[in-house]
Amino acid sequence: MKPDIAEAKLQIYNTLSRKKEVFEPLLAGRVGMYVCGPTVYGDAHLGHARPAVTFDLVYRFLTALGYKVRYVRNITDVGHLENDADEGEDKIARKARLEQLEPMEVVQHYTVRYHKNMDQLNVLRPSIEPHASGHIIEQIEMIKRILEKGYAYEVNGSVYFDVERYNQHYNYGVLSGRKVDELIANTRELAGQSEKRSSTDFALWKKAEPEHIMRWPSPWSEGFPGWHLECSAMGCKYLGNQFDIHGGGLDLLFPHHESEIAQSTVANGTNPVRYWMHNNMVTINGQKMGKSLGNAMSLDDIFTGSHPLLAQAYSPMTIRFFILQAHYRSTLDFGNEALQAAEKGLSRLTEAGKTLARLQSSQGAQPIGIAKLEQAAWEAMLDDFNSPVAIAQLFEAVRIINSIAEGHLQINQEELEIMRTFYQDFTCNILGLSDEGAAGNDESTIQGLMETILELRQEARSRKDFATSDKIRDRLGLLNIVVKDGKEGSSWQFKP
RNA sequence: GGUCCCGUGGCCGAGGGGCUAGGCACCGGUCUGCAAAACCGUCUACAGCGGUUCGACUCCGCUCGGGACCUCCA
Repeated sequence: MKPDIAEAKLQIYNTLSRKKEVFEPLLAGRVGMYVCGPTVYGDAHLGHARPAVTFDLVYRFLTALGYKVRYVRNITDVGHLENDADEGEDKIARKARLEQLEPMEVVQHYTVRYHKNMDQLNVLRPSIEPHASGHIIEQIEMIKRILEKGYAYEVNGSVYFDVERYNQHYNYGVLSGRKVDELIANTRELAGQSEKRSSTDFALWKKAEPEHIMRWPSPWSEGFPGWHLECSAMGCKYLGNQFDIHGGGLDLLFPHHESEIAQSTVANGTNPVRYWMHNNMVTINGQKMGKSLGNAMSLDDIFTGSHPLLAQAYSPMTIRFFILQAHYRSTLDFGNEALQAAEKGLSRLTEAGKTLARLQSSQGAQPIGIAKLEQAAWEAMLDDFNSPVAIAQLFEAVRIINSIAEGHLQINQEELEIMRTFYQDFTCNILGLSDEGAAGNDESTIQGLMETILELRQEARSRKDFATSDKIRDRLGLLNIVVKDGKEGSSWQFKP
């Protein structure tokens, strides 16, 4: 049974405390959640899929529990600096220059493609998807407040956050566990003459060099905001000075999130976030993904199988299922064997759903214990979103469903209803797994065609004309349709 | 070099001081005209070495191996 949100003890691993904590929203029944979104200057890859799916799961589960969630995920379209802050080039500006486009053309192009990929993965759109470039004013206002409070300084039209001063009054390192002294000691002095007073300081505003094409006016110079600022400004604007959950990849922990905390704390006078959540990284065949390693693959590469490391194409739902089969705080390794296993497992799960739909209950059947499975699945999700354990419960249900369909087991009406609710809640609503078997086709037409074909084949079989029945099956096989003969007649599915 | 994380069976991946994770593969069986699917069953694990404990894969230490961030790339 679905837990009541007033009673449910949702445990979230909070990076701030490095342990699981009981989740208590600031406002009863409501959750404000901010997640760092993509920098749109290239196609989405696995490194984008993991946080998107992870926080989609969080979003869906909070919603399933009954929370009203305002989910904000930004689009970074100002670009991070390509090199170090001194001679850096904006990633988007660089791409625009190379492709001879207006920067916003680059942004638009990749935003559209990102949305397409996310839709394919069945990742729900956030409640608000703000663009950094649309919030320059808010960012400038925030810088002003930080300057007023004396935690930033201006040099030659650029503004830097004074980490050492901040650290005297607060703790720069609460989140990442770093110590400012050690950071300074461990940082090589940059070759060029830095405008920064300390290597740990970071830019709030950068004056644009003449060749820099992305620029906005500000009190200090024509330039652009520093790369940590947008999240602070937009999080505050849409979720308030303090909100419940901030998510992102583990790679953003430092310096990005650490600096967000520092900026917001000074500007708004309060610690901005109650629960920090970080998803772990993905590897490919045990190796980190990176352009320099030659194993970077876009989601489209994966969906079409057009990467040399891939043995075949993997559907978006396979990728989603694969991601959900691991806990979000573990590293996840993409390999062909593992992906093929996920593909088959997902197919089994999906097929069982169809079987469940036509299952009949038997009067007076002994209890099987479906409620216990459902309970275990909810508890797994309440325990820091443990989707792999929830999925394990679903597979238990799959085994039971198939046994009933085989006639090895009987189920009473009450348990059948629990089973249907359980399956629907978890597979569709919480895990967000959609049946993509017939995606893009006119399903009812295909259903009709298939019924006819299978009927003809059945007739051939009844007169022992196996040459014909096999021919039909083989031809369908060429169309990636698998025919399965059972006691109750034949069924079919698209080859996974 | 600094800080932190991890090392589970053929592959992926949960778990946690004594109690079946799960998926995929493999093997045997049931069913089937054949096949697929499904069901049943078998098998196999906690990197190594010490320590704590009645008992450790689970806690502690060391060693080996891998990874993350502090550079880049995303």
